[in-house]
Amino acid sequence: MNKYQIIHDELLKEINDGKYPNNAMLPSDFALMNRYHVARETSRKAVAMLVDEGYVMRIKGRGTFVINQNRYSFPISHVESYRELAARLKLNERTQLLTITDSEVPSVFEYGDDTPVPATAVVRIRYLDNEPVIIDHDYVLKDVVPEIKKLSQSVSLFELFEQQLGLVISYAKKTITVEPANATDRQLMGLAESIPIVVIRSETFLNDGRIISFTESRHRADRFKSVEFSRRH
Amino acid sequence: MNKYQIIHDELLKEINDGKYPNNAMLPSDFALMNRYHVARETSRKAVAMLVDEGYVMRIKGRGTFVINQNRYSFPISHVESYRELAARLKLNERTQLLTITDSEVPSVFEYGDDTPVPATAVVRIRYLDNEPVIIDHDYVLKDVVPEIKKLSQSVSLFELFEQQLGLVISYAKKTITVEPANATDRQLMGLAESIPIVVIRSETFLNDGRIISFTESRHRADRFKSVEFSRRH
DNA sequence: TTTTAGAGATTGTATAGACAAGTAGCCTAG
DNA sequence: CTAGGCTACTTGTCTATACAATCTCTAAAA
Repeated sequence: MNKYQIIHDELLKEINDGKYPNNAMLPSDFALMNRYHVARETSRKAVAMLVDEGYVMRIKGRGTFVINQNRYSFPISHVESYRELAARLKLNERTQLLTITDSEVPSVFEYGDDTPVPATAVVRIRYLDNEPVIIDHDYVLKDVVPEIKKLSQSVSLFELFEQQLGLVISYAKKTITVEPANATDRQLMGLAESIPIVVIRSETFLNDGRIISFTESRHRADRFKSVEFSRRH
Repeated sequence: MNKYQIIHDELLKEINDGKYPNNAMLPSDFALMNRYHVARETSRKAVAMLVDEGYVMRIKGRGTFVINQNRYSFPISHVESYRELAARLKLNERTQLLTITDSEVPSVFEYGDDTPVPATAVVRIRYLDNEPVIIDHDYVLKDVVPEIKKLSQSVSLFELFEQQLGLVISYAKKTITVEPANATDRQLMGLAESIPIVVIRSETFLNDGRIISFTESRHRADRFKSVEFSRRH
C-alpha cells in the first residue's frame, strides 16, 4: 500500500475513534512528516484526501480541523455498493436475488445508437431492518462479463467484478429523478399508490474506460435520504 | 492566479471547445511541462483537478483521456448558486423575491442546542422557462451577516456574500429527501396535490469554519433531475 | 508465423528544498 | 494600557529529480 494511503487511513481511523473530535486540529504537515518519516508532499497528499472526502478542512496560517460528521444516511457521492454501505452504517440488511435473465440494456440509458446491447439482467430487492426499501435492476454488459455464475446471496456485483474477475471499477455517472411507483414497485415493496420512487440510474465505468454495467436503483421515497458534501471553488 | 489553475482552465476550455473530443488523449505530463514551462507536479495538479471534476480519466501507461460529457441537468455535487447554474445551462431563468423577514433557524436543521438562533429569512421563488419550479428558503445567520440590504433581483445571495461582504464560501453539506408538498408549495407552484417535493437542505460554511446560512430548496419532483459524478477508491 | 524481449512513452509515488502568505501570540515602545 | 511589530507556526505553491509500474509497439528469436 502507498504511504499516503496508509497515513490517510490511520488519520481517518483516529477521527472516527474520536481522537480528533469535532473542530480539533489535526497534526500539521511537519508533525506528520516527523511522525511518519515522509516528505511533506506525501503527508499533504494524505490530508488532501481527507479534505476531498469532507472529513477535515484546511485553513491557511491556522491548521487542519475536523469537520462535524454526521454521515448517517444514504450517500450518492461515492460509488459504493449496497453491501459496503450497509456495513458502514451498521444496519441490519438483507438482499434477495429475484431473477437473472438474458436481456438488453433498456433505452432509458441512451447507450449506443439504438442497436440492442446484450446484457445480463439481475434484479434484486434489498431490505433494511426487514423492510423492503430498494429494488435494483442491474444490466451487466455481455461484452465485458459474458456470464454471471457464482452470484451468491452473500456477494455483491462489485465484489464479483473486482475480486473474482480482476476488473477495476473507476467511476460512475448517476442521475437522480423522482418517478411514480410502477406495479412491480408497489407489489414488491408493498406500497400505497401515493408513494413515489427515487430512481438512481448509474453507468459504471472500468479503469480502462469501458462501461461494465447500467443500474437502476429504485428507492421508496419516504425512506430515502442522501447526504452530500460539496466544495466550492 | 496560480499556474496549475491557469493550466486547468485552459485545458478545460479546450475540452469544451471540442479541441479534445470524447476519448481523445490529453497532452502528457511531459508535453504540458514543455508547453507551460512548469514542473511536472504542477501540470499534474492541473490534470488532477480535471479528474476530480469528472472531465478526464488517467490510465497508467496509456495517458489521459476525455470522458464523454453530457452534463445536462441539475448538479448537486457542487456548491453552485441557482444563478450560476442557470447561466451554465443557458436556461431562461427568473427569480422573484417574496419576503425578507427577521426569523430564527428552524429546528429541522438541528443547529445548536435548542437556543433560538437569530437569522434573516429570505424566501424566493425561481422560474425556469416561466414555470415556477423551486422555492428557496434561506436563513442567513445574524452573527455573520447582521443585515441584508442591497439584495436586488439580479444579485444572488452568494454574490452578495462574496463580492460585497468579502466573505469566502468554502463548502456545504446537503441532505436530499422527498416530502409531500405543503400548502405553500402547492399555492406558489400551482401543483396538483399528488406531486411530491424534492427537498435539499444545505448548511453553508465559510473558509474560517463558521456557518453562514441554512437553505431549504424545494423543487417540484416532476421537474427535478440531478447528475452526479462519483469516483471509486 | 508466432512468441518473446526490449525500448520508449506515460502515469504513479516519493523525496528534498525553497519561498510566499496568512495567523496567532508575545513583547516592547509609546 | 494599548498599538505595533516581530517571530514562530502553518498552509499554499512551485521546482527538480528519481525510480516504479504499466502499456504499446517494434524487432529479434524460435
